[in-house]
This record gives sequence, C-alpha cells and structure tokens, in this order.
Amino acid sequence: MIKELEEAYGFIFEKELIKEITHTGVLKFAKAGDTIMDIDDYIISVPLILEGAIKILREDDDSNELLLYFLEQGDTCALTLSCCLGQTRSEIRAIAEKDTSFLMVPISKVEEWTAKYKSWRNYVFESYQSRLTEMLETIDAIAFMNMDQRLLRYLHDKAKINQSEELQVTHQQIAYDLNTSRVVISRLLKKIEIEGKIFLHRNYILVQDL
Amino acid sequence: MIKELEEAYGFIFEKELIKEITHTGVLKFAKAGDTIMDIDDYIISVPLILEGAIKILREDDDSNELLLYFLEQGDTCALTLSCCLGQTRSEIRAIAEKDTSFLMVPISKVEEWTAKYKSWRNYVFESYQSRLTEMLETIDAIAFMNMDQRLLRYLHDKAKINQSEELQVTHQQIAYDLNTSRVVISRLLKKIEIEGKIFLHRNYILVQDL
DNA sequence: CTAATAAAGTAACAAAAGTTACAGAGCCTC
DNA sequence: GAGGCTCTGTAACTTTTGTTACTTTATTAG
Repeated sequence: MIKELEEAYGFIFEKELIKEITHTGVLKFAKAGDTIMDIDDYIISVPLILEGAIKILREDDDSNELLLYFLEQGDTCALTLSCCLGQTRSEIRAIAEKDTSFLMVPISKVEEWTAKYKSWRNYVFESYQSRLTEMLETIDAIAFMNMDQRLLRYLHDKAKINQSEELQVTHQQIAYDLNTSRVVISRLLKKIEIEGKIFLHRNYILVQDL
Repeated sequence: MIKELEEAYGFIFEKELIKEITHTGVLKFAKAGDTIMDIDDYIISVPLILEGAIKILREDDDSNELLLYFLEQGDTCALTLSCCLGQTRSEIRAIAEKDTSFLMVPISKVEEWTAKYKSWRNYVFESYQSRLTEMLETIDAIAFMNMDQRLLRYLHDKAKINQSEELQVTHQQIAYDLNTSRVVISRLLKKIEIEGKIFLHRNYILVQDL
C-alpha cells in the first residue's frame, strides 16, 4: 500500500506521515458507476484517491443534480468533509467514474496531521485551492455559458478523465450531469455531430476534435 | 486594534496569536462601493473582516459578473488567496457592501500559524468550509432556480447583510450581480411588488416580507 | 425653472431551453 | 424472428430569458 500511496501522491510525504496514513487509512475499492459512501466507523472522513476517478455531484431536494468536478489520482475532496459536517440537508454525491481505489482517512487525523506535517499542510491547502477553483469553473460554466458550450466542455472533460475518445455514456446520463433534459442533449449532440466534432452511437460517443 | 479583533472574532484566539496578528496585519478601510484590492507589499494576502461587509463577485473575460457571497464580521476569504495564487486570468472582485474595516494578513503567515496555533487551524478550516458551502448554495441558485427565485434570494440576503429593509440598489446593479439584464430585473421586481412583497422606488427598494 | 441625466416602466420581438409525444433503431431473450 | 426493452431522433409547442427600442419619471446642475 505504501508504494501505491507514493505513486499516487507525486510529492513525497514525510516517511512518518506515510506510515501514519497507511496505518490509519482504510483501503477501499469502487467499480465504475458505484456510489461511494462514507460508511462504517469512518463516518466523517476524507478520501485519498490512489487510482481511478470519481465524479462529484450536487443534488437538490427535488433530485435534480449537477456535476461539480472529477477527482483523480492524488486528489482529495474537502467537500465530502464540508458536506458531512454541515447540518444542511443538501447533498453531495460521489460516483466512481472508473474502477477506483482510495483510502478513507478520518477527519480528526486530517486536522492532527496539519499541525504535525508540513507536507500534509501544503497538500490540504492545495486541495482546498483546487476544489475552490474547480467550483469556480463550474460556476463560470452554468452562469456564463450556453448549454452547447457546456456540453462541449463536458465531453472534453470526460474524454480527458477517461483517457479515451470513446465515451461510454447515454444522452440521458449527460442530461443528468448537466441538469437538463435528454431531448435538449440529443438535439445539441446532433448539432455537434453535424459539425464533425463527434460521432454518435448507441451507448457511446466517439470524440473527434472538440 | 486588539479589542476590535477580539470583538470581531467570536471565539478567542490564543493571546500570542492575537499579538502576532496585530503585529503583522495591516489595518485597512473601505467605503461602501469601493473595490478592495490587494496592493502594496501584501500582494498575496487574506482579509480578516473586523466590521462591515464585503461582497465577492466572479468575473469572466467578457466582463460578465456574478455575485458569489457576502463576507461579514469574523469572516475571511480563502478565494482571494486561491485567485491570487492561480495563474488563471479569471478574476474575483471584492466590493465593500458597507463601510468596512479589515486586516490584511500575508499568506505566508496564514500557513505558518496553521502549524503553531490550534485556534487558527480551526478558524482556517471553518472558513474554507463556509466558503465552500456558500459556493454550493450559489451553484444551487444558478443551476436549480429560476430568475424570480434567485431575485428573491438576492433581496433576502441583501436585506440581511445590511440589516435593513431599505435596499439602496438600482435595478441595473441587481442585474449585474445576477448576471442578467436590467429589463428582466425590472419585470420581475414589478411582479414581486404586485404580490405585495416589496415596494419599488427610485434608487431603493423597500422589502416587506419575502 | 429648465435642461440634462439617470433610473425605471413597458411593449414587442428573438433566442434558448424545457416539455410532450411519438416513431424508429439497436439489442437481448425466448 | 417476435416481443420487449432501452436508447435515440425529431417535430411541435410552451416557457423563460434576453434584446431592442422607446417612454415616463425622478433627481440634479446650471
């Protein structure tokens, strides 16, 4: 596990810290499409992604939802934390985008290590930073862009995170992620296909050049 | 300054920390409407609000803008930081909502104190938490709500932050904050007035019950 | 008081997005 | 290959939001 941890986390944590993480962290796996939940004794915890990718969604009371961002190797997500702590009913969902392995670490440790390890401190700060930036980019998208632009951005991000031009996704799933309706997505995808940027198939989309 | 600091920051920082803050921090003032900039030698710094309120806006390249949230007494804003550090051209703007006094503290100290003081560590974590939560609420608004609901939310928040039912604001300013056009806002405000929730006047709006 | 200016009201229209309804295409199972 | 299921295509229509253009009202400067 130490090797995976060092591989996933580009910069080197102090050896002692690595030991603490491997000692405290609980290794978990999720298959593509699985909802990731924060269960058992690690009720309030933070994931450290070792391999794979996770998508983070916002949900409202009427079960509308919106893709916020993806997490990949080396990332952690302060939001799961933020969301667990807050009493607000409003929810965040995490779904494995690919087969994913990750470590769950309890919040208490996150705080403790912040005092003890400079590398951890930097890491946590940078994570917060990244998440905030990604949230801002999501806000830019929904506030300033039309649906056609948002859709292109979505296809682009999805191709990147999956390192593949073949996106295994239905129009309905895209519609969920962008909080719109399937018909709207089909309409816009067709337009993009006519522009020669993608090829549409049943259950998958071939991305040409976006 | 120590008194203001302790007044503004409900929970008590360690005495030593208070000393450090008052020693390092630069006290600043902004009048309502002033743009707050991070100038002189504190190029990358974080504001601690002592009194008043500040609104934080997101701006895109075409000078569209969108209100993200308000900061008030006791708040700090990780975003100014996030924004300064990132090389992205995309901008955050901070404008004094009322006459405001605040302390500017350089980022280096923020990190340093995180290691030294538990109270500061908690404070910074909670701040990040709050900002993330507010960003999520903003996302909820623009992703899941129609403009009429967003407008009601805006009026509500604005009345609350200014502790007044008399909102000194023009339709055009609201339109800027919500990234829409003046005509749209006028139209919806009129509708809300007819419903008896507000009274419209030149340059101000009287909030009745929202 | 008058002219100039900024703010607000309103109509008419355009564009974007959401909705409903249905047809057809691909795929699986029996 | 018949029936059933999911996914996609598309038309027709509604709603929401954005745009343009012009009028009216309030406020200020001269």
